Amino acid sequence: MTKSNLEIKAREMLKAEKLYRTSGRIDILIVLMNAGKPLSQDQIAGQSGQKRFDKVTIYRTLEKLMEAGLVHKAYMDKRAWHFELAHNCTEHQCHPHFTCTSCGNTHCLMGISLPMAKSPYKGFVIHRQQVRLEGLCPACA
Amino acid sequence: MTKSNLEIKAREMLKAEKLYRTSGRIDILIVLMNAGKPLSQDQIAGQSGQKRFDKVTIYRTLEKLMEAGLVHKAYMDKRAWHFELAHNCTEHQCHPHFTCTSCGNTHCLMGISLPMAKSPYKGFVIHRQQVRLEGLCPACA
DNA sequence: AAAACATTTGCAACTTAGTTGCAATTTTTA
DNA sequence: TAAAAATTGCAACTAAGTTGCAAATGTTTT
Repeated sequence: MTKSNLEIKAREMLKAEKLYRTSGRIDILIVLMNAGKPLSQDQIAGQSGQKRFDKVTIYRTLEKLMEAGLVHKAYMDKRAWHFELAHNCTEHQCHPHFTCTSCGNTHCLMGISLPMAKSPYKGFVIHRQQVRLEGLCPACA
Repeated sequence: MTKSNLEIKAREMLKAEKLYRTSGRIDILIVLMNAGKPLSQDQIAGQSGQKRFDKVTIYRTLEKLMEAGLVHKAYMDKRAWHFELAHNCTEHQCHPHFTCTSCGNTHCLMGISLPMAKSPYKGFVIHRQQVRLEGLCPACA
C-alpha cells in the first residue's frame, strides 16, 4: 500500500511541526507528494481522495503548511497560485522550475543549484533565491 | 522637460516594433520608465497622466508590449501580476527581483547575473532564466 | 488633406481566484 | 471522556483578469 506509507509520512511531517493531524492536511500532503510538481488549489481539490474539501479549507491548509515551512509557493506564468512541498529545497534555495514555452507545462528540475546571488548594493541581505527557467521540454524540443 | 524626452523614447520603442503609437501605449511606457520597478495594472492606472485608461485597455496594451518583447511579467508574491520594461534584460536573463520579507517591497537589482542553469536532464533546452530573491532590504535590515 | 482601411479603446457584463465571518465539527489535552 | 483548542464548511463577498462589440483613433492611400 503506497498510500499508507505516504500517510505515515504526512503524519510525521505534521507532528514534527506540532500541527493538528487532520484528514484535510494529510490528504493534501499526500496529493502534493504524489504530484511532485506545483499544483493549484483547483488541481489539489480534483486529486484529493473521496472526501472533497472546500476551497477555503484548501487555501487555509496551504497557508498553515507554508507557515510551517512544509510547502512553498512556486512562481509561474499562470493565473492561479501553485504550491509544492518544500522538501527538496535547501535553506537558501529551492530547485528551479522549468516552464515549456511551447506546451506550457512546468517541471521541477531537481539537482541544479546556482551559486547564491550577491547583492552589488549595500544593505540588501539575501536569504533565499528561486529560479524560474523557460525553454523547450523534451516533448516539444 | 523630462516628460517629452521619455515620450520620444516611448515613440521610438513603438516604432521599432511597428506598433501603433497610441496615447495609451505611450503613457504606459512612460509610467513604466519612471517607475523602474514592476507595477500592477492598478498601479499603472493610478500613475498615468490626466487621461485615465480603462483596465481592459491597460491589460491589452501590456499584452501587446509583451508580445513585442518590450515588457516582461515579473513573478512576485502578490496576488496581481506585475509588469516592467524589459530593457535591462539580456536575451537569456532578466535582472533579479528582490522582495523584502519584512516590508514586502520589491526592488530590481541591476548588475547581478547568475551563470545560466544547465539542465541535468536530457532534452530540456533552456532559453531564459529569471531569479527571485528574498531577504531584508536596507530599510528593514 | 480627405477617404478608406486597420487597429485600438471603452463599456458593460462576466468568469475565476482568493478572502472573511461564523457556526458546526474534529482533534488534542487533561 | 469532557473540556479546551483548532480546523472545517458554508454563504456571501472582493479583487483580478477576460470577452464581445460599437465607437474612436491611428495609418495609409489617393
